[in-house]
Amino acid sequence: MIPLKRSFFDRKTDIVAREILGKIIVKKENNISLFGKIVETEAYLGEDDPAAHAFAGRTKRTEVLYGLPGHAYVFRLRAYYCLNIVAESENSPGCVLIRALEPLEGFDLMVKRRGVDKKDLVNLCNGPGKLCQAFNINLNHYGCDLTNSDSELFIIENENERIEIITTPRIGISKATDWNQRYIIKSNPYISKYKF
DNA sequence: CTTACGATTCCC
DNA sequence: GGAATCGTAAGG
Repeated sequence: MIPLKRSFFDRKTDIVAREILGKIIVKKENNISLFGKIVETEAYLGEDDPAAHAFAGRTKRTEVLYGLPGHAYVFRLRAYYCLNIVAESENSPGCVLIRALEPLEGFDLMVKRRGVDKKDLVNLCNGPGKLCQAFNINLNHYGCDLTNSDSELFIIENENERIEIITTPRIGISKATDWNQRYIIKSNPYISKYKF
């Protein structure tokens, strides 16, 4: 399992948000690992993006956004957590929100943590808060290096898969609602919800 | 210290 | 439609 290189994330945020679709998130647990394919993302473009946390500038919470790309930016939202990946070079605080995963391995643990029916696989990771609950991602993973296979959390390549990508406005925000910075894999049943 | 506020989810 | 829920940031 070779993780994606840091150079993959050292590009424009919207490019990273698009290119990371189809890649696989790995979460190492005590005895097993959880796997999930990234099927939906959103790009938050930095200090000039009214909807981005970095719009308010550098704070303790957004500090990691200003560091090297390829690290995890996790934040608390209401009763849940959200996972982002830092993009662009140092001092350029763009990030990609992971909004949905297609569960690949570790179903039992995900079902248990989410408290859903055993057959309801669609509802395990089809939302930014849901996937963090299923994968048990929290503030302990703030700053985690996702390009290092020794990390508890990292991202690997997914060979030879042809995917079609759709862009839509971002979801659940009140500013810059007309920016098409949401990226989803067309016809994938594990995305959160359509909104055009 | 106090207050306001969410890149959400679930239930009515 | 409305509530749960808690870390963060800003202001006194």
